[in-house]
Amino acid sequence: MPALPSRHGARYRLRLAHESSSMSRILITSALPYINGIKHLGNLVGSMLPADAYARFQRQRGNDVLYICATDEHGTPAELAARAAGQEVAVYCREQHEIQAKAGEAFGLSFDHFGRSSNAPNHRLTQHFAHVLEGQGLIEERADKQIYSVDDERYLPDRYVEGTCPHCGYEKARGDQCDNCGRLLDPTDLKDPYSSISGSHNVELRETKHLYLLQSKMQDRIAEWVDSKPEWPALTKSIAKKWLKEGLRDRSITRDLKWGVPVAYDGAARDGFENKVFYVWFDAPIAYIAATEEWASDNDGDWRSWWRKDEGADDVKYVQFMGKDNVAFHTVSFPATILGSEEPWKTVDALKSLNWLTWYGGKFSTSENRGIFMDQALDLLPADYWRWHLMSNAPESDDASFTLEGFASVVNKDLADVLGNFVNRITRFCKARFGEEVPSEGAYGEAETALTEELDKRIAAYAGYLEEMEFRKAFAELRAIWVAGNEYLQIAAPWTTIKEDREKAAASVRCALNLIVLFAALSRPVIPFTADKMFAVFGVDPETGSRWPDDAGKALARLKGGEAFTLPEVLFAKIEDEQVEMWRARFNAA
RNA sequence: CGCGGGGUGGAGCAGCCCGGUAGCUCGUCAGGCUCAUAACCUGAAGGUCAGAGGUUCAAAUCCUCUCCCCGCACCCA
Repeated sequence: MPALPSRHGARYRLRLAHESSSMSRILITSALPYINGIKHLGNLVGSMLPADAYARFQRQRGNDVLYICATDEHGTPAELAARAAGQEVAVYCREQHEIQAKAGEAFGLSFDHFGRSSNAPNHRLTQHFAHVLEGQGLIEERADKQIYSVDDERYLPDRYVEGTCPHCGYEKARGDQCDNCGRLLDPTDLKDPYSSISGSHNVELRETKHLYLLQSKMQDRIAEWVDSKPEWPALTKSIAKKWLKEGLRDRSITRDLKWGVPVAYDGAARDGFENKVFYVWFDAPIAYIAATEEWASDNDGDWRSWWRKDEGADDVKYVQFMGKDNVAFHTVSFPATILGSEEPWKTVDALKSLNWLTWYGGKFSTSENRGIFMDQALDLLPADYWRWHLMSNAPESDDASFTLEGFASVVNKDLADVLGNFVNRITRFCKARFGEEVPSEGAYGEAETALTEELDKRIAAYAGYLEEMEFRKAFAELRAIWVAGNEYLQIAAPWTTIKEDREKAAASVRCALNLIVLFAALSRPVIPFTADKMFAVFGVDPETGSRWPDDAGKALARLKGGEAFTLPEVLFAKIEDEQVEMWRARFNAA
C-alpha cells in the first residue's frame, strides 16, 4: 500500500550501522495531513517540511533515522468530500492518498514511509488500544443525545446542523455558533433545525451510545509526564500546561459513522456498537505506529524496535513535528492513550510546533481555496524555491505572512544572487581560464586558512541550530556560509592574480570549486534537488558526498585537481516582477 | 478580567528566560570590483525597542496597568 518507494530501507540503514559507532536512532513523525484534498503551503511548512529537513540533516550526520507520515483518512469531512466527488469514500481516499503521496514526493519529502490511517495495521492497533484501555478501567459507555438526519441517514456533527438562532433570529445559525450574534449554541437550541448537508428539515433528536476515554482519571499521570520533559519549547509546554490546568475532560472516542475503524475486538463488534466507528481523533495518532508497521512489512524492518521500549525502543529519540493547533493532542490526548495502556510504548521526546503561515495576513483555506496549494506551487517553480523560502522564513516564534512579493525577493536574493551566482561565476571563470577541469596547481594560503576557520565556526553553529530545530536561525547561518564563498572570491580575486601568479589563481579556483561541493552537502537538508545538481557538476555521488562535513579543511581538500566537471546550468532563475503580477491575479492575492 | 502568541529603524525578524553601549536579512544611498544571473564585496543613513508608571547605579530585557493585532477555546480537522 505504500505510495512512496522507501528510500532509506533496511539495507541502507544496516550499512550505516557499521560505519558509525556513535550513531543514534531517531524516529520522526510529522502531523498527518488530512485526506480531504491536496495540502497548501501552510500545511506543508507546518509539519512535513521541517520534519523532512530535520530527517535529512540527521541522516547526513550518519544517524539511523526513520521518518514516518501518513494520511489521516477518517471523519465526517472525508465522507462529505467523497460524496461531493460522487465517489465511494474508500475509493476517494485511495485516490487522494495517491495524489498527496505524489505531491510529497515531488516536494522531496523523504518519508521512509507514507502510510494510511485506514489501513489494516491501524485498525488492529486502534482496537488494541481501546481494548487495553478498557481493561485499565479508562473507558466507559455513556448515552448522548444527538441530531439525526433521517434523509441523510446519519447523525449530524454540530456544525452540520443549521437553523434559526434562538437569540437573534438569524436563520442560518450553525449548531455550534451563530455567525450573526456570535453566541455559542448547542444544536438542540436551534429553532427549525435542518441538515446543512442535504438541506432536509427531517431531523430528530436521537439517543446514541458512545465510548468515553476517561482522561480525567489520567490528569496526574499526564501532568507528571509533561513535567518530565523540561526540554520542550515554551510554546509547546504552555499549551500542554494550559490544558492540564483547565482539567482534562473525558472525551467521546466513537462516532455514528460507517467509515472508520469499527468498534470491535477480535473481529466481533462490540454489543450495540455495530454501526459505530472510533473517532478520527482517537485513531489518527495511533497511525504513527501503524504506519511504522506498514514500513516494516515493506522493508523487512522491525517496527517494534522503534515503538516498544521492551523491544529495543529505549534508545530511540522520538521527535514530532506539528502545527500549534495539534500540540494539545500530542502532549495530552495521544499520551493519554499510550500511557493509559500501561504498556511500554515509546512516547515523544522532542516536539517541534510551528505557528501558522498566513496568506497575505489572512488564512490559507482549503475550503475557500485561498492561498497556494502544493501542486499549484510546483506548476510555478521547482520545489527547492518553495522549500528555501518556507524554511528560512518558517513561522517559528509567531505567525508568518506568506506573500508572493516576499517569496520573490527571498528567492532572487538568497538563491539566485548569493548561491546560484556563486556557482555560476566560479565555474565559468574556471572554464574560461583553466578548462573544464579542477586546476591542481598552487597551494592554499592565508585566505584559505581564514575561510576555513570561518566555515568551521559557522558549520558548527548551523548544525547546532538544526539539532535544536531552530530553522530560521539555521538557514540564516547557511546563507551566511554561502556569502562567505562570495567574500572569499572577492578577497582571492583569481581574475586579478592570474595576471601575475597563475598558480595562486589556480589554488583559489580549486578552493572555490570545493566550496560548491561543501555547499551542496550543507544545503541538502533544505534544497535537496539543487544540492544533487551541485554534486553532479563534479560527478560526486550524493549519498557519500553529503556525509556531514564537520571539518571544513578536509572538505576543501576533497577535489585535489584534475577532476573533470561539467558547466552547470544556472541553478536558479530569478522571479520577474511580471510573474509576480500574474501570480497575484491567478491566486487572488489580497 | 476565558487561554495563548505577538507589537523592536520603510518591510521581515533576532535579542527578552540569566538587566549593562540595539543586532541580522531585504530595501535605500555611496564606494569598490569586473569572474558572474545589472550579479558580487565594502561602507553609510535610518530605531528614545506599542503607551504609561514602577524597581534599579543601569531596562527592549524585571514588575504593574492600558491600547492594538493574531490564534485558540464549542464543533470540525
